[in-house]
Amino acid sequence: MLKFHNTLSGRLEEFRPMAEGEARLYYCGPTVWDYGHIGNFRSTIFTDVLVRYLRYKGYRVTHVMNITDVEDRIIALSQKNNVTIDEYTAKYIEALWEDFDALGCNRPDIVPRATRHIPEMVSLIERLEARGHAYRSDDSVYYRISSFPEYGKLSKINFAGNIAGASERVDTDKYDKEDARDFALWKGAESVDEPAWDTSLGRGRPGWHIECSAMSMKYLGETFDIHAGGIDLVFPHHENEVAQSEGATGRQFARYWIHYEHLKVEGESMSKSKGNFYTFRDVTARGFSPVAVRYFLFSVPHRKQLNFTFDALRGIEKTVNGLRDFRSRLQGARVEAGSNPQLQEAASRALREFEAGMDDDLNTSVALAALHNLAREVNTALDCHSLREDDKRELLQTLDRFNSVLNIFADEQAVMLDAEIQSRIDERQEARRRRDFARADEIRQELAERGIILEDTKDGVRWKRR
RNA sequence: GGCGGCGUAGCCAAGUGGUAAGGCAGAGGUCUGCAAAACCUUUAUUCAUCGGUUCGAUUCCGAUCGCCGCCUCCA
Repeated sequence: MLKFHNTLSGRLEEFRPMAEGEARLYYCGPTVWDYGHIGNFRSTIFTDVLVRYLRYKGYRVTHVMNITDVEDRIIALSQKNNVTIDEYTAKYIEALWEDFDALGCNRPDIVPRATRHIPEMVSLIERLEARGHAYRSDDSVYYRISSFPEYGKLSKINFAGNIAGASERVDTDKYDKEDARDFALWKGAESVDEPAWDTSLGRGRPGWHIECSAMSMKYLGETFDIHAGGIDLVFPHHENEVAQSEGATGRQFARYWIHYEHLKVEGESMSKSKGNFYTFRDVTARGFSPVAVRYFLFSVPHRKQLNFTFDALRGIEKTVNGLRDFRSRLQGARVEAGSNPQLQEAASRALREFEAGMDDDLNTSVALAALHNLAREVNTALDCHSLREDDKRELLQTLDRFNSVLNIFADEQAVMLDAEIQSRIDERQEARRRRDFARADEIRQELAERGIILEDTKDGVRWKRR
């Protein structure tokens, strides 16, 4: 039974989708201008794992991920560079997909962009106006928070308790608002710089929160199952989405809210000023593999802060290699016909433990422990030759099941060795038979330089790339 | 000032009212021409500190110290 911690209720809840066997999910994805840092990718990877696990459980999933491209910062930067928003964001979006693929994330089913949904936002704002949740001030439109008594139910924010200093900072808008908490739905052209859109609301551009309400409801319906995003988005972004969507429709918006905890770096909060703000590309430039980054970022349950250290990442690199070696050793094992009940049991137990962990609010730590325990048991069996044909098939299928969610085993298909390389291996074996170890080591060294690592085993020579 | 989270071995960490998962590193061993890989054994009488509740607490409560976050753009 799959359970999630729902931010809305603050409790662990069984996942019951609206439509049987179907899960509709919206992920508040990265902003384009600064998407690449590793903490951001933790959210993205966890969303990927979540979607994969839902599919593993048999749900048909619709995964919508937005790309925010109407945002003050983007607009300012594109103006500074004297290009259009699209021209400015194109290279970032391209880079985003490169990293996305490198990290083994399945691309979302739908990736709406704010710049393509201005009419949807405008009509949503008009619905809010019609229901009395919005008002105009000068040429802008604001949300009237006093008209939505449930405001604050997601973030549990207590406005009364906030200090004066905080509310002073809230109330910085130049134009008249009825209440300091009210936020902009539409910013009129007089109050913002170009670019702006000509709409029935006048010339201007949308506020920061309306895009997610408009786009999620367009693609997933007015009420949908899961809304995910980084914990920092709870307030005000997600709280405002609730107010906008439920204000306009009078219905519940998202039913389960999942928020991913942030990262610490070397025990400190990650920030540019501290100089510990790493992008995924910074990390791979230091020689770390994308799969290790993926594994590391999801290895701690999503509601826990993970302390990102390069020391730990070095360890993960070995962990991932060990797992990969284990799989290829199993794949290449020569076994006799038959089956070993102990291993059959080990395989099904591992799967049970994996699912029990994942079902519990995606406890990836528990799920990974199940995989490691299985690997140890099977390696032992491999050492003492108690593995049989049926077990091998069963175990490889089990690993595929794990991998359909975790995606940590590279798809290194049984690559045929070049005839040349194979002949080098044969030559080395011949040298070893002659006990000409100097020659044997020489050949091994040559192959190593070409990225082929040889391992001598009882059953002959095993090799792997890199 | 308000709200929330965390503090578990050298490191990354899971977890639970009933006696500490997993990974990395370390030590010893098996195997081995050497290496590599793998396996076996071993590594926290103890879960920040101090009190309290309990037959029993790392797990619940209170206090203290330390760290992180939100309340303002932010994954």
